[in-house]
Amino acid sequence: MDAFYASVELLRYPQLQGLPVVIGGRRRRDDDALLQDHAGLPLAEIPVADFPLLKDYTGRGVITTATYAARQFGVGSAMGLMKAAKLCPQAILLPVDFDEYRKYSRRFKEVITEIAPVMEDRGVDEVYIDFTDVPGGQRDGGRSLARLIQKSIFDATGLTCSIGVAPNKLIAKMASEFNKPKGISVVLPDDLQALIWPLPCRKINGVGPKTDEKLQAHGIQTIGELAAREPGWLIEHFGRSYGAWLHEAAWGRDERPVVTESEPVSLSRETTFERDLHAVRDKAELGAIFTSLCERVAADLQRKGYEGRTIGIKLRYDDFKSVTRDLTLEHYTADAKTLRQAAGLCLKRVDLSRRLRLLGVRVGSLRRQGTEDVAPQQQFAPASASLSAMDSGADTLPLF
DNA sequence: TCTGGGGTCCTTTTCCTT
DNA sequence: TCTGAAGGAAAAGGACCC
Repeated sequence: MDAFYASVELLRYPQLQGLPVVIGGRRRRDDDALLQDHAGLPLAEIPVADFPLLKDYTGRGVITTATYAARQFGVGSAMGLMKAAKLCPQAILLPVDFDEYRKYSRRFKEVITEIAPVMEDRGVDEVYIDFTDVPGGQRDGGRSLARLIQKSIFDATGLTCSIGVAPNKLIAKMASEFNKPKGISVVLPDDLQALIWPLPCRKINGVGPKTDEKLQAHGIQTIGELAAREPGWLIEHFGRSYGAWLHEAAWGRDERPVVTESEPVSLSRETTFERDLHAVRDKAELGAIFTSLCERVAADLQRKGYEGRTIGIKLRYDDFKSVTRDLTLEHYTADAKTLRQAAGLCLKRVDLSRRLRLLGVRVGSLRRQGTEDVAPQQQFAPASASLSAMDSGADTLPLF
């Protein structure tokens, strides 16, 4: 099976590439007005001069993406804005505009499915495509079809993209990074040693900073060095499942199909406060945020037509340590008050003496709304909590 | 001056019941 | 009544990705 992996550089405005531009940060008051002024303008034509400089930004937030000109200064995705401002104070700071990105995301995916219908959605700016059955898909090793897709996306959106073509998703994803920002790379099975093995392990989709650090501690830097290790050794050090997977990945083996449809597993909303808050001192403010998160999750559920029965909270303390608590109800719900009540019970099980920087509300065990109310299979008496039963006690005042 | 928000998947721990 | 094993479900945490 041959797979395309197409990575679309949705956030990297082509016309801005010569300028140091950083996108990210928390939404500020002026941002909505500025974005409103430019509503309807193609991303690339937004007059950047209207936006502030990175050095004038105060507050929390990270970089979502940056132009290549900005990256020259060492700034990049996920970096704190205050740190980035030290490295590149003259960069222009654009606010994130997810509504706009979603529009472009839909458009470029429509363009692709018209050409190659077997497409897996991997987020706002990336997809996998199985072009095995696309007419002409095999011509020139897939380059013809890749070029057609690139051109069609550019014509429809003005955005450029990189495409990797390979026998499976794992290699296609790596190949798509060979020729950024708008290249096409074809990797054949025989290219494994020459093109893949010299790369650092971190380039494998699924090897993150933790695993990479551990691999390096064992003297493994490149994918080739990883491939040279015995599967048994990898399993011993990285676990049965992950160790075996590492070995397969290093040898370029990946059997995962391109998945065109999937159901959501959970749905959540979370927010980082502008300043750390305390459960007692900032009780009113926290309470309002908490309720609003529950209402937003409920609205999301209803809008998308789902309901769930595992309600959870997440909080992050001022030292950046996170904890989660959750609670499974007997019945599915998409109701804000019910969520709020269950989440409130979860809150009682965490340490609230320390200052908080983030609060989140999550609903899991989703099913489509309107599904017949068949109780989840339960061999024994339900271990899950009954809201009404817990509610009967005196200790039920919401904490916030 | 640190470090967003929305997800998925996996492993380990805990709890419950027989 | 206590004890312990076994196994499932739920809870908690962590790694990773876009």
